Amino acid sequence: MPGDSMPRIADPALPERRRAQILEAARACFQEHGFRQTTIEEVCAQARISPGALYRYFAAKADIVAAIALDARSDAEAALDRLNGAAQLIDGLTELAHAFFAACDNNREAALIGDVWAEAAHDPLLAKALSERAKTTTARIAAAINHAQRDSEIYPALASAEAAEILMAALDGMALRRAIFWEGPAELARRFRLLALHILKPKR
Amino acid sequence: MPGDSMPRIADPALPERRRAQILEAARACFQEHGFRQTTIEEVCAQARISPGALYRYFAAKADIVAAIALDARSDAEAALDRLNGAAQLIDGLTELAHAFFAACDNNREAALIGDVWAEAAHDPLLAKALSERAKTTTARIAAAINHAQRDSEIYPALASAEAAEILMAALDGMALRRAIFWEGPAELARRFRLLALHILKPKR
DNA sequence: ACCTGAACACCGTTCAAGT
DNA sequence: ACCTGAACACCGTTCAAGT
Repeated sequence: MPGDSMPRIADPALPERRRAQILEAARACFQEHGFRQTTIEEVCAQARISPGALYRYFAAKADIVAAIALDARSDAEAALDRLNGAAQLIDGLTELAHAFFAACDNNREAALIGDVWAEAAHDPLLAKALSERAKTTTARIAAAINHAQRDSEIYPALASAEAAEILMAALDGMALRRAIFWEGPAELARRFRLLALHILKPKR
Repeated sequence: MPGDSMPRIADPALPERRRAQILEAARACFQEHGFRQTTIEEVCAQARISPGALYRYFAAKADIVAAIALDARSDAEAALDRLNGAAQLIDGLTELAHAFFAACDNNREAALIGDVWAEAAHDPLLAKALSERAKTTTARIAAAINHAQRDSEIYPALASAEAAEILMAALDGMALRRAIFWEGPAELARRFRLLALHILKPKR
């Protein structure tokens, strides 16, 4: 009906904007002091919003780390895309690993990794989401391995799915250890390359 | 001086007993509900002790997980001892991995792993302690690899220290993923064996 | 010397009240 | 429809008082 009532929604884009605003503030705080040590009040101050408003967009503090964890898509996706184009599979994988390790370089984003795993261990929904993402990633890497095998760039020594799973597990393990033992991304990338070489046995 | 005064220490073994009592109770609680979700009050109830008494033996809740993490020595040490005796290095490593994965089988000890890493990322003392232990473990595995190389059981394809680091990182990564993605210990041990085979290239 | 348990401080979450 | 900020509930930690 024309000339009906007041607008039902003031700004349809607002909710998404608020969520982004909160996530950015939270990411900054968490990286600085860690998930547990950061208080909701600090996040609110950083985001210039009140607690009441924050809880309008996130049901709990844990949901905020979960959202951050799932947001780390973009970089990883981009690196995976480059992988499909890489003539040299090993080089592509090494670059992927290096990007992964370097992402948590100067800032303390590495510390967040542990928090996210810890959270996931007690939050089935986050666990499920991470699991899905891991499955996708592994599948894409397996596909790249298959591709390289068809081009006879590497020996078909191992089922590609299995090789991909092993590589991803090692990547996660190295990233975690990086957060605690403070090894450099370059050193870790070199080590990952060594691993990939031995698992995938490239010809020449 | 004889017939001096009251005994200065009622029972010299008491402190250690109390610590053990608290750690056992805490371990049970943490495995059941996770570190964060467990309250000090619950640990106290389980240990049949008051909060005040607990804080006489641990300065903070975080110190309790730290102690638990560092207590996981015994099993690992035993497995490492068996490793030095293993004629077949690969078999020994696989057994080590299987023991590691199976330790957190039915119970939810796996969930604790994430908590410990998260804690370590923000607790330099725990990080240091874990780092020391990792260094020792890696050195022992590297020694076992050297030994097997001298017996020409495996090809000297890779510096033993580097191979050991890669294997340990993968082990940690697989254990973590196990806590979230619920893969079986047997499957993971099989995958780890595959990895070890490719990294260490045994002869025959 | 060791313990108890009430009290304190802090922080995640809610909700009545505003616009 | 969206926000504020005071209030609530919960839990880690402390401490005065007991034995």
